[in-house]
Amino acid sequence: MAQLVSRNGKRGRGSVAHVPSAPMRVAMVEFFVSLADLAGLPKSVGEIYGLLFFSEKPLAMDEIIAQLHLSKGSASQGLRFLRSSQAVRTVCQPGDRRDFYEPELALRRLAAGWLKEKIGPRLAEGERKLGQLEALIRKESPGLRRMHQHRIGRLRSWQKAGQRIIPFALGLLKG
Amino acid sequence: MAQLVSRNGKRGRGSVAHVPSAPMRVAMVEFFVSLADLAGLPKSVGEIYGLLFFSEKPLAMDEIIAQLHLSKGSASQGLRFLRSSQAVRTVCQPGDRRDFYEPELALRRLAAGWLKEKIGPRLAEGERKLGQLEALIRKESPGLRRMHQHRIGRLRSWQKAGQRIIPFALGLLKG
DNA sequence: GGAAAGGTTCATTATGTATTGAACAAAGTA
DNA sequence: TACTTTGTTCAATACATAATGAACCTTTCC
Repeated sequence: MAQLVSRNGKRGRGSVAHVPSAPMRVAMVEFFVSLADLAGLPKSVGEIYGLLFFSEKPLAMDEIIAQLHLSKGSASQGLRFLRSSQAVRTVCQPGDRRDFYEPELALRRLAAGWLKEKIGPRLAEGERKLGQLEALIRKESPGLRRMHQHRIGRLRSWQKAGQRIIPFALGLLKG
Repeated sequence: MAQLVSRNGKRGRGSVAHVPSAPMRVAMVEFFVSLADLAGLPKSVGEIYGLLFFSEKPLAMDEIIAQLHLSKGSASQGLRFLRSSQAVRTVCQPGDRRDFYEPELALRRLAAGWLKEKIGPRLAEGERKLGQLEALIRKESPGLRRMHQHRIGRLRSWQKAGQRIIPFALGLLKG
């Protein structure tokens, strides 16, 4: 427990020099929470990433838990997700058993992962379903078939548009 | 009630010539359900739009309810939403009090509405929050401030990238 | 070995959102 | 006017997903 005190600089003279002010922390966490929400990710994931993004130095899980008031389970799972998405990196610190986390600042890679994991499968699924529809159409009466072909054509052009957006978006983030 | 029979051609010789086959209906509804899910809209909205998209002729609410097995409430609210997004149009039919619905096929307009309503506000909100963060940063110690400025710079470039995607996406759908 | 810290798992609980259906309003119809 | 059809509203319910926290490994340290 003496260790607990020396391990991280949080104690002593009540100094918290390297910790952003409370309103700052709130604002930055909020920012990423709304981003997470947009991306369809759990709030806790946004909170954790937000906290790390503005933290001067890597944080350990127990520090994250303390600052965000979340449960061990949420923190563990949230970090697992962020790790698997390569949104955070694990770093070691000499003389400390804990894992410390650092945000991946090159958000491009992060976005690429998100697009690939979340959007890519959707597009593939859409493709598959369009194929299904086209197969079914062939068995229809000529009148119906004509109309359905036309409408499916519309969907096809959408599908293509969607597919072109991905590389474009990635290009934007490169600059 | 004699009216009920003559009103729509569903009765008589068990003919259902203008109604797509059941597997077709399933496939098309599924397609739009997954699209709705992607867009963060309720499943029922996707179902309704999907049904209309492949229907040869406009459908009334009670027909939609019958084919999709959903409640009056869901149908009413779903149609209200689709109307407000201009994803469907209301059409009248002589000698029938009911409102009939037709899909808006120019999906571009639909997407434009979605981007404007769902994505636009997010970007605006992000802008606001970034401003907030920048204001808070100025009160920080020089060391922290430098780092935060750098990181916020990253977010700014993201924000810009996001804003540029909208017109690009709309352009794609135009062609 | 025993104790404690660090971390994960997962059944339970909480929370937010969609759906339901009954009550209600409006507008014909007889 | 009484009755039916059409459609909306909204409180109650169902459902899906996230958060919780206790039980449980694993590793380190004495």
